[in-house]
Amino acid sequence: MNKTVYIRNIADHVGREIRLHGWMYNRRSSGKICFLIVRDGTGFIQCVAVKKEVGEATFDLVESMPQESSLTLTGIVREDPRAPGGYELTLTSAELVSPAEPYPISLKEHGVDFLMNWRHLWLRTPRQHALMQVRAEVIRASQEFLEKDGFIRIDAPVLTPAACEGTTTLFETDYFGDKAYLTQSGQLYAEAACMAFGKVYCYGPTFRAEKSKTRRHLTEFWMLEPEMAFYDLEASMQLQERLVSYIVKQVLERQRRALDVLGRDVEPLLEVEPPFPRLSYDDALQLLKEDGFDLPWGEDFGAPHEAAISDRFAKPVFVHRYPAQCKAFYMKPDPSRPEVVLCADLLAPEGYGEIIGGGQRSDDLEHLERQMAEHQLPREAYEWYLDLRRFGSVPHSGFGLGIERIVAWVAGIDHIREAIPFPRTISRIYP
RNA sequence: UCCACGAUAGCUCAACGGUAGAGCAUCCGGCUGUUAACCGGAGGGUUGCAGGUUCGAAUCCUGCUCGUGGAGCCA
Repeated sequence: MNKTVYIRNIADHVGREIRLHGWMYNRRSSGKICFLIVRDGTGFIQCVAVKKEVGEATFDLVESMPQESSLTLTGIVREDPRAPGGYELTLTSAELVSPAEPYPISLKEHGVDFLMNWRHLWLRTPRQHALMQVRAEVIRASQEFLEKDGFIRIDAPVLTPAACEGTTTLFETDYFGDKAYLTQSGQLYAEAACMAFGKVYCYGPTFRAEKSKTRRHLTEFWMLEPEMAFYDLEASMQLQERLVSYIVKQVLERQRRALDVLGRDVEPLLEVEPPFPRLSYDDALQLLKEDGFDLPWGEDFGAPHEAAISDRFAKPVFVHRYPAQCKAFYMKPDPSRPEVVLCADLLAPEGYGEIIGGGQRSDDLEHLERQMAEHQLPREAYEWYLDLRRFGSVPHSGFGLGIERIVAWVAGIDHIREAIPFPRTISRIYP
């Protein structure tokens, strides 16, 4: 009796006749023998049709079927070093589920814009398939780590009455006659939740209406935002290095094949384990001076500066205690040096830049009120946030981890738009 | 928003002032172990849009549109 099998498990069925459902990815034909590369979502396998064995009708069918036609195949699994992947299916029969129209994506080179127009089909190719596996693993591993560490997932709303950070641009939408905005960050809500649950995280899409045109920016991206009551900056950084190391380790362990498909050199990833180097803003400034960047104290770092800093280290590196003027209103000033705040960015190695931004939050009502006045934030929209300081305020910290950025780094790709299934950028909202 | 670059066949590109081409894809034919298979043949173009210079413009100039890379902003 035939059994329907997934390609992922094909090695368990050597010598047996099995059934396979999938799509035809590619074909090489030679008159009386025809090789199909078939994919089923779990992998790719070469199938061999020999004319005199499958019969003329079946042979003609597989030989003329357009690329990406869907089909059901039966055949005998064989181990064969000539087959890509090491296993192949010698066909005994083939049935067309649905023929494809002429397929727009050939196996040759294409430009990114063309491929993005066909993103819904591009996702079927091995490279994009591998990337999405890495993405799924990053998400799975990060949530797994936090759950094991006693965190509870408490999600933040996507529709919000006001800016989280005030400075950046918001997508505005109509809310029954009022204005509402797509969230820029779930942090403020995670702060409320951590006062209820201790250690929480939210995970969801965030939106920035900035006209960024770089390989590190999307207008819609996914962010993991843990928030911890009674954590100071150092405790938060320790959590971050454990989290990032765990994510990298799990991808290496469970998605090694995907990394191979992507051609990722795994050597640099093997070094990622706690502790990560820590550099104060002041130290970083000094280090930049040695590299020929003469920045005045108080100036924020730009992309070239971050690259110069991370180039000095094999592991991700924390840069902490920035001048208060560079950072958001909710950052807590360092009690021993009020001109800097207790924040930290985590810069990925190999030039990938910032993957985490975070810090200790201001827990002092008066300080926050002054900050909000200075940043000219609408007080009414934030009353609930100030309440968190009125009803049992505690020291607490949190951070935001950019999913696409860490995926791009771990996968070793050069643009984050490929790290999300359907990217949204300044020039793209289709498909 | 600023800077740089680009737009020619379905795709990737060539032609750089003088008849618009190749590879792949598509269609037809051949081939019993292919590996982005290969071999032969066919169809396929208002050279992004508008104007200008010139005997002649894909090619030079101006404007526009769209895209790509980078900056700023940040995850």
